Amino acid sequence: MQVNSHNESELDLRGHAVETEGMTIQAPAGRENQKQRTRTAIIDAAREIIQGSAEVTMPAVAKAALVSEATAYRYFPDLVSLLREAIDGTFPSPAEALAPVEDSDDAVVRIAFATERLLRHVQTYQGAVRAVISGSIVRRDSAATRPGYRFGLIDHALAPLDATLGQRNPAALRQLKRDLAVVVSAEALFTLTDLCGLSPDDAVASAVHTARTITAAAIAAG
Amino acid sequence: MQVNSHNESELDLRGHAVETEGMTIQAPAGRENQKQRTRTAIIDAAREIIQGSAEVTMPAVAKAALVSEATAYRYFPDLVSLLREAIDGTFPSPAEALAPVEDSDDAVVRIAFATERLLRHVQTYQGAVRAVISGSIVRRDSAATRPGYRFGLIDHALAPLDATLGQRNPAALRQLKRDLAVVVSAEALFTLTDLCGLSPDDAVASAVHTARTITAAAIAAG
DNA sequence: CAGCTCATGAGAGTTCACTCTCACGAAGCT
DNA sequence: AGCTTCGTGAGAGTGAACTCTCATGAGCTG
Repeated sequence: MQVNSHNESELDLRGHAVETEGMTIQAPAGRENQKQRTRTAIIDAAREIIQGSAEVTMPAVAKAALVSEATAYRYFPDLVSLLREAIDGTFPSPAEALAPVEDSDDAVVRIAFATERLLRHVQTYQGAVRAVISGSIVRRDSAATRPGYRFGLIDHALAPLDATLGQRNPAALRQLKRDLAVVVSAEALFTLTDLCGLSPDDAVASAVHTARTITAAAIAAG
Repeated sequence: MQVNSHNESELDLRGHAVETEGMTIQAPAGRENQKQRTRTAIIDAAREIIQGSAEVTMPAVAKAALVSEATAYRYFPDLVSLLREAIDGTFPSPAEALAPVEDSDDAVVRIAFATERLLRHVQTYQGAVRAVISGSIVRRDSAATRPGYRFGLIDHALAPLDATLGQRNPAALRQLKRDLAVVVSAEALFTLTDLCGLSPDDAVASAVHTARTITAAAIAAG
């Protein structure tokens, strides 16, 4: 995957006039296309660097994207926002991610799969995820809300419970989701590898075990 | 507990010769005392700033401690190390922290108490803890191992299980401790407040619930 | 074609985390 | 008392995260 987004030729940056309802309306012209391409180039460059396990800095991304640092900051308020978007683009949707277990109604099986999936993905993009967490954890003032990809996954994995536990005891289901938000997370992975000294595989296995336990307990108690 | 350690007067900085086994041996002299005092002053200043909820920077700490920034870096390799020590000093020992439940043999009760205790403490020193996590999560190369105060607490809280679950199924006990390491943590607190949008009280309550669930499940299964 | 708009680049400036060097001066030694 | 040791301060330097300003030039408009 190249750094510059050359899937469109240079010609595309010129605007085209479009006839609509008898009025001549300017289609998103060169300026818009240009902005789109610049933005894409920056994100692509960031993603490139992320995968290369090198340290991600704004100067490095800007240089790789062939834009000035000032321009990069025009499109993203800070490094964390940029990384967040770059990472987000690599995640499949919850439905896609959980496709292999879509036939199962067993919430425990589904959540185990979701946990493994998320943590392995985090592991792959470790450097960038660490940078995002590092930045988000100190400055929660500006709308630097973390993406919260985990929530979509958890909701989707627990969908079978909506009709059962969710009906009988909605508060319990909500609590279960909160419980899982702590475990099905990058923070959990890093806690297990960095502090507990586990190998990545062992860390994932441990988190999966925890997620299963919590879910099973909630179902049993619910 | 006071911030500055003025329990020793200025006079103590002069060294004293001590008679030992007929030989005149230099006691830790002025140089050593001086170093001790400098180190203490830096940590005290850091603790002062930590409690003031202001942002903790090395220049600020150095200024407050009345030393140059260079000196601060001579005593602590980086800001994170300094903050870690400053925070550590505010934690009671696990035995002290869990004194109110020392008579209980119920691991669930004990772990619930420990969780609440830790998370409330973290909440108090939020700024510093966030800074430490932020720093540790990106650079785990240098001996920047996190203090791991949680492990002592968890071990102590689960002590009653050593004779029961620990005998029957040591692997299960080890797994339980790993499970809890993820939940009884500053990271869990910040996940619940920052991402789930819970109030500090609700976040603590949620984590306590999770810890209880996990522990109870391990005991029941063990 | 002339003119205005606006994305971009260049570069200076600020703050902080560090690092390194040099010189001062007090503490300790003989 | 004189010499040495060494804790410390001062200050320069690097690199990164941002912020701001100004000039350029390409693109659209009349």
